[in-house]
Amino acid sequence: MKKQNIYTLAKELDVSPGTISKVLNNTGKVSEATRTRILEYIEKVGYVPTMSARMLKSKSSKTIGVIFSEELNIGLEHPFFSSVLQHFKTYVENEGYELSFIVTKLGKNRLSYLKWCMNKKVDGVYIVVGNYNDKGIEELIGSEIPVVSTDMVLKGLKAVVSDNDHAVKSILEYSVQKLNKKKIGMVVGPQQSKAFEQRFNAYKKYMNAFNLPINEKHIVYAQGFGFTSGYQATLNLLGNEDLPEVLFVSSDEISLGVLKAFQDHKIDVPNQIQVIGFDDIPVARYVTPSLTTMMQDRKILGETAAKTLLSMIENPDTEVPDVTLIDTKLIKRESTKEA
Amino acid sequence: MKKQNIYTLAKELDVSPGTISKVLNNTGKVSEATRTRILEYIEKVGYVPTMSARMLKSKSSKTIGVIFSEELNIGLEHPFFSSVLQHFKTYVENEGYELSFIVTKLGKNRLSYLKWCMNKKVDGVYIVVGNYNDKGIEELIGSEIPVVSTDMVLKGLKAVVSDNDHAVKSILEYSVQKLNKKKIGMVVGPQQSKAFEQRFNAYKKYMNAFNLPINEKHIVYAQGFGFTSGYQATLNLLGNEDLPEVLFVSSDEISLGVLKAFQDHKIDVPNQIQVIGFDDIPVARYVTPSLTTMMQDRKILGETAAKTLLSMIENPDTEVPDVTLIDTKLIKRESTKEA
DNA sequence: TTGTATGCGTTATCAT
DNA sequence: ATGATAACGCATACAA
Repeated sequence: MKKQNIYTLAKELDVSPGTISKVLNNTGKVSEATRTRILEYIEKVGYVPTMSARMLKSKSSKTIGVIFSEELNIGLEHPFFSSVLQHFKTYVENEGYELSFIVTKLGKNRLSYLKWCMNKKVDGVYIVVGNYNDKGIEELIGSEIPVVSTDMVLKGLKAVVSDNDHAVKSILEYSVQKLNKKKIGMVVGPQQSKAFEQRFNAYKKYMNAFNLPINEKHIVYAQGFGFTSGYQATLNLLGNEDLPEVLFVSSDEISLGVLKAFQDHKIDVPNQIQVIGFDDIPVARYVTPSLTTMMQDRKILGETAAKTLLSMIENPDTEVPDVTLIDTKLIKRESTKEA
Repeated sequence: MKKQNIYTLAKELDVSPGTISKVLNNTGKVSEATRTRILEYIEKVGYVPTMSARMLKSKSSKTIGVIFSEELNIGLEHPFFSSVLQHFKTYVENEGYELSFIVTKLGKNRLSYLKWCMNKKVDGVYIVVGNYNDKGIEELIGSEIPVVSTDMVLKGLKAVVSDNDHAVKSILEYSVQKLNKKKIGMVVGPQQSKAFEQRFNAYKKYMNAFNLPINEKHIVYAQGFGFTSGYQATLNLLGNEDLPEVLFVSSDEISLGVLKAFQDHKIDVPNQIQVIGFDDIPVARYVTPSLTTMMQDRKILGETAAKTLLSMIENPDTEVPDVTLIDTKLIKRESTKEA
């Protein structure tokens, strides 16, 4: 495969390199005749412009930087976020962009997100999950670079997140109206996560709004994001003499531990206690009992984030809302039983 | 943040741009004095060389292209491969490389893997999962670019895979020696996957070697990679009057469907039939009954693939074996019961 | 409408 | 040991 660039092509086509560049970029004036002639030739010989040269010259790289904080320590293994990322990826790739994971290490150099982005000339940044203690993120969203997130909500950052408030409201309504229960407890997730915080706040808010009795003993706290934390939290719940009738758990991952703890202690779900999770990760339907849960629409989340970011990149003038709320949907399975 | 490049630095340091380049690349002769002086200044002002310019000049981009075939239609959501990728990612990032997903679309152009790689000047390619029908992959491994895979095994392609043969042997030995059962059936996965093919072959080989009776009715075929296929296959198995005593399932994902089917038909696992999976995906321990399975070491797989690829990149002369086999380990849980 | 020249930030070859 | 200079492949302002 012999090398080809606009110069070699120019020679072969007997035009100037500049003209080729113009048709490549749809810029400047060039006659329809030469345009199609060039285009056809390019197609025929399979020429593709070298990105590095392009990047060097212009400021765009057709690349989107991805921040996927690994504080959860599982990164791509996270069943919820990796799915959202997958949908984001599919969408932007279809629009001709590609993804590049932002690392704070470039070759042997260590740099901030912002530096990395400037160095790589990314067109935008997608924060799949981020850490609020991360000063690098503040610096980044203070810059000119478009940033969108499906996790953090922060001033100056465009967020696309599930409507947690409304979701929790629905869960409580369902518990009262369909399950016919009023004693609703909660397994609260780590509050450093905005989503978990919102869910907890909504729980308190609507328990009050609906005049449901809040029993502090029926509220337990998961220390982490996973199975083990759910198991532990449930153990604390089991320390009480009475159980709530319905248990709302902040996330499915935590729910897995909850279910296992109940099972190990011969507590029958849903007959002794009903459990409602949040997320609808794939496993939710495979566990026993299968888990009733509030589905977050991972596809819509990823795609909306993608659309939002691309719009910010390509039409910098159009205003986009700071927060875009995505609807959730209750998926009814075996862990609840309608009265 | 004012722009900086080797010229501005050169001016400020009162040396020539060339000298700076030399210390940056540890090349050519430069006195220890100026070297440290330059290094310190660079550190102080936080200068980082522009990758695009570097790429334009040299052929390396410190980037590894990733092929993650989405034929399974879940991409990053795949619990096994995304985990292997995660470990690969962590390793290479630590070595100063970064990952970039290979797409067959660059901007508005459509190109082959090879073209994309040459255009991006990737240093190597990692095939997480690939498709054997993909002609682009053949072209790629026929090229000069180092390629490694944790899925496909193909001539000219370095593969890092689990030792399926030995794994299946262990499963059968365990069934006979610990479970004390001889009637061992199998749920066979789609044979377009090399791994599934190897597992099936090993099953037949060692059933014979151990003089165990093969009952064709106890061998059923899953049409796909997921839950549903496992469920369906199990239905076929249930059509027979007698069940095997132990059922070896080609993968955990398929096993989930198998377990559910048994549960729906009131077949008690492990008392009526024992089930052994393959992979040890995270869910395996959360389902009921929790799944005995042959663990694939995703961390070792990812890291070994990373090491292999980096070694090919950085020391092109050293020979690496075509296939590196990784040990697996049997994880005993509730779906089997030792006699 | 088309061609020419210059710069983007490096690396590498050659002088000095 | 250090400095000057020519590529690398493209975009673009300007000239023709």
